[in-house]
Amino acid sequence: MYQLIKQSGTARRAEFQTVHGTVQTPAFQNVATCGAIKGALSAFDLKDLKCQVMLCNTYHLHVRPGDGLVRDLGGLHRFTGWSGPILTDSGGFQVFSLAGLRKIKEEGVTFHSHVDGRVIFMGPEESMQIQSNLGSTIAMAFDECVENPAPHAYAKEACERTYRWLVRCQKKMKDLNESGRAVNPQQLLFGINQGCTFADLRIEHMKQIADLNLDGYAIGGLAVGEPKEVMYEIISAVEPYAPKDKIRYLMGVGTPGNILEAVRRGVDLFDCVMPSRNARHGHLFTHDGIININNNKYERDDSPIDPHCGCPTCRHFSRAYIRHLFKAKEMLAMRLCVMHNLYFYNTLMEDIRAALDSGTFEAFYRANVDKLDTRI
RNA sequence: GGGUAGGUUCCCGAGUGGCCAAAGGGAGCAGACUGUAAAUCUGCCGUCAGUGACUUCGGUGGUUCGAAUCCACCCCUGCCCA
Repeated sequence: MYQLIKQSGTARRAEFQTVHGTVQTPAFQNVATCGAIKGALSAFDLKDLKCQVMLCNTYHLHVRPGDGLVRDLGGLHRFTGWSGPILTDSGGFQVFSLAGLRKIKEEGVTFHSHVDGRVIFMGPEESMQIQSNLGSTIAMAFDECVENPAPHAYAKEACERTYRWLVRCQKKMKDLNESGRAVNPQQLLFGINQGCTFADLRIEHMKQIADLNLDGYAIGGLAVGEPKEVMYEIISAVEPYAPKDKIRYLMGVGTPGNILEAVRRGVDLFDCVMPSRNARHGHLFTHDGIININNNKYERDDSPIDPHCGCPTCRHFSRAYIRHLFKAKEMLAMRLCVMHNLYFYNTLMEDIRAALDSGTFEAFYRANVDKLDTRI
């Protein structure tokens, strides 16, 4: 259940209540595709990083270890040790990212597993069944993410198919929740808006799915090749048609600057692999901009990654030490950096919420929007 | 002392007359990364100058139109025998 607390223009400060706890929004979900944050972080670590929601992937967990196994072992919460809200992405994005290994039809998509090559069929019903077995707090609809730029005709076709799939997802999820066998019978379902960079398709699609009275509304298919200005325009175009009383989730986005822009345009929820993946490569976010800790200039730098950061890494270790750990290929390097970047993202959201609470969001926006994504 | 295998650009290591500034690693330097096929990928990596020029393959001489590659001697290292 979504409860609006305060608004600043289209930006929203709210709470989202689930069976696994309340999420303060705007919020950033921490990505644990295979049930763990890459970089050797456990659910236990997430508590120290101000994480509110963990995100796992339907396709990846279906392939390995298998959703039946997770169900038999009590569901994802018990399996991973994370007791807070978990959102499972539907596997729709893998339709996009595993291009070349798949074939799309009306019933669903045939994949070749990236692990062992075996043929996997996944459609709306299969995705819902898997997510039900995983027992996540929130299930995502099975959609088709189309690469930008795409021809209008194909975008329309994919968009219409995604709508038909969504209707099937909703029916299947209702059946599963009422079956008496679900790991989490109160599992929520979010729909996903598509339509590439075509405002007409986006708006039409959002109007359609808004009528389905889903638990939340996602905007998918952005930040997949189009300029960021185009992404912002699409968010602004579609926002008026997204239900006001439901949470809105911009999938897979993005940089700190992207997030700030999207919050300002009315988005409540985010997720992105960027903080964790980039951290593993030494690319770190700070309040002054972005640094690459591998750079020679940090060889003798005794200061923390970010002097304004309170994360465990910044409280205890220097840039010089962390650079050394990377050069020495110690896995601690990745772990410390992933911790820092996730803490940075999670506290950025906390700062955004505080600014909204105190009515100073516009000032916060202006002071940070350019600085955050700049390399220093 | 005798025999034998070698000494290649920061390191390891290919190359055995021209296609060699010299394969391939590593190190180093820089870049990319947006619902994670990513502990990944890309670029640079002798020196200058934008096609090219110049200095390199233990040392010194030599053979040759041309040598990291062939010859002579010398220096150094590993292994074996005394």
